[in-house]
Amino acid sequence: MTADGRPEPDRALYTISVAAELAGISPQALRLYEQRGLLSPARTGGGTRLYSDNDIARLRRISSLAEEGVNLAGISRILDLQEENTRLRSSGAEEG
DNA sequence: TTTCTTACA
DNA sequence: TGTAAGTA
Repeated sequence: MTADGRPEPDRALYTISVAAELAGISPQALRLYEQRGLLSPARTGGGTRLYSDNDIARLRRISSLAEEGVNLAGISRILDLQEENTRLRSSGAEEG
């Protein structure tokens, strides 16, 4: 059951308000994160942001890094590097 | 300067 | 949703 009352899609999607609740951040802060390139949530036809469970996990990471004193630019870098790291290990380190 | 909150359209 | 003003 989703916040909107829907049954349960293949993968849960949350509005900016729900995503902010789960991540413990303010909706406005979430929009700031997107402007800085920290995430790229999906959007409905009207333009409403839809955060997936994967985005929520990333948001928790962002807030965690911010707590450590890392600025948004640094967080974006760390997240990007961590993804590349996982990508290389999964696809083989020969490419690059 | 950068981040986050509050307020308006 | 997007932008502006104010704060620490």
